[in-house]
Amino acid sequence: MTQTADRATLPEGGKARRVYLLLRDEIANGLHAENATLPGEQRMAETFGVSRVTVRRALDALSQDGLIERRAGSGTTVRLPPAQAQPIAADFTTLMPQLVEMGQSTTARLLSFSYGAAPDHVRRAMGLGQSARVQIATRVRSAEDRPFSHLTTYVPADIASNYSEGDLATTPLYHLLERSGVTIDEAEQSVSATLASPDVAEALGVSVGSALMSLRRVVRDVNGRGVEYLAALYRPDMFRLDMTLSRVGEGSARHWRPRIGADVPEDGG
Amino acid sequence: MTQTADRATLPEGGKARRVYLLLRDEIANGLHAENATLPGEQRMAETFGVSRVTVRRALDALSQDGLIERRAGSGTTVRLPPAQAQPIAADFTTLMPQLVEMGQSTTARLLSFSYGAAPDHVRRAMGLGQSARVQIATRVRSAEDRPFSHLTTYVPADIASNYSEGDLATTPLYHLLERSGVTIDEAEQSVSATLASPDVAEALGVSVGSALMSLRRVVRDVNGRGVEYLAALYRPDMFRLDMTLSRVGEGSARHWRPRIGADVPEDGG
DNA sequence: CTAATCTGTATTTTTTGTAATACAGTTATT
DNA sequence: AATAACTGTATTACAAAAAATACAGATTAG
Repeated sequence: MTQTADRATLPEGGKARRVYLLLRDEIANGLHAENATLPGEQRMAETFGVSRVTVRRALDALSQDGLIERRAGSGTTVRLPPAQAQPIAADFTTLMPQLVEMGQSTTARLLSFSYGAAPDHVRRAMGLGQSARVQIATRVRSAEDRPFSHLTTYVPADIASNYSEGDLATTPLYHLLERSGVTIDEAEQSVSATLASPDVAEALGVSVGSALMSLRRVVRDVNGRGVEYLAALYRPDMFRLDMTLSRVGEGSARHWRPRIGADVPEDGG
Repeated sequence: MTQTADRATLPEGGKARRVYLLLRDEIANGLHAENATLPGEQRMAETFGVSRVTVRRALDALSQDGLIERRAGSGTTVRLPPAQAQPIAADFTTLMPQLVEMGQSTTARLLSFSYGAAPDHVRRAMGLGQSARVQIATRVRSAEDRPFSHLTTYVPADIASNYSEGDLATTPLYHLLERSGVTIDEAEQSVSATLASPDVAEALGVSVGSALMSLRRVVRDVNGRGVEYLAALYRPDMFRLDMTLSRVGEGSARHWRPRIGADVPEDGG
């Protein structure tokens, strides 16, 4: 999960590609230390449940990516690429991506924009009525022209009508909402993981079937009304949710408390 | 992502299975509302880049799982299974899974246990010396006999020697550490996503190549010394990280602050 | 030196996926 | 009621991918 794009030339949905993705993931996650020798091709073929030829094709691709080095007789060793791009870190406690630290800036591209009925699960989560109309916007956010997140937001139509399509590209959504007279009170969010479907995969420049981090967030106003529903997908190699906790209290009351991050500009991505 | 195990009888690494996993994921994530009709088989074949026969095989499996209902002429509709098990929710701010609420209890099974040299990235993260020896334990945690997390912990050998292998099964690790004279000060954690490798997939009862949530945590004592490194993998259909934030402050200083969860017993899983 | 283990290469066989075609059920339109 | 345009169903012949097998060259451990 290190390369900007999947430059391997393996058949899109084939087994070799699947093995390639798994191995690349393992290497990126530090499961195989640098300069460590991987298990032999025969061994790998058994663990992955494929033939040696298939493993071999995957290794060919990894080798081409510069992630491994193979020497006949001695084996295959892991070689981390010289310039591994650091993933963008977002502070889970403040919803703020730490972009300034790395001198990075992000741009958003609008994929689709429409008004319509809210999907069932969105309605339920936001506490909207059966026939509630919402603005649905899908954007892809990139850092240095490398896309890292796929965002779909649902905003009740009456609120969304207070800002323009152009505002979305320039101003953080929370500012737009608060400018629209909404008093934001709280947000519930939950993180999980999912597979990249064809459309998302294309938008994010990853292989279909690769792992993505998913985040759902419901933002409510002081009346408990849902004012925004966010369904976000992130490339795990380019984005991370971080959090620091402190151990406080004494004796049996000792427990964890989140440490609030430093102040950095807000951002919706 | 609803079934306990992948009961589909599709060739393990085949394309049909890949499509099956993707569609199941989409349905589980609410991307297709209940009773919504899916795109036609021909259409799906195009979006997934496979033949219609392959899509058909995937749909056969979904149908067998009871996730969809097909009617010639009208199309294929989504049917959520009657008893969808609620995922376990863990509070990210307190590191406490909310198990009590749902009357659930977890059990841990030890997969491997050893002492040895720490892998490179673990050493770096914990700030240990080149030749530091650590205790490495891999456990699978289950709720009601359904495995949901795969945990690997690294603890410096001198600390780990203060408790027994049996203690690990019964007592939360933080209590063991603090009983060993360690004063825990802070923890850094980060969340991401990854693919299920064959060994993890087997332990968690999922398909190889399905999406997993991954969590890395480094726990430090008051001297900044790493006392625990946790690499955890979670089934996204059975586990979720939740967090509630409050919007506080006035004007331009308005920002988010995490809301601390209710008090529930601690747990390492 | 020898044996074991590794990657590299080539060939054949088997499995899997694809494409094409015809058919049948449903729905909306004419 | 007929029809057109969708849907899923089924079977076929064909192409592509993967598996199985065998063996050659490189390297390391004993």
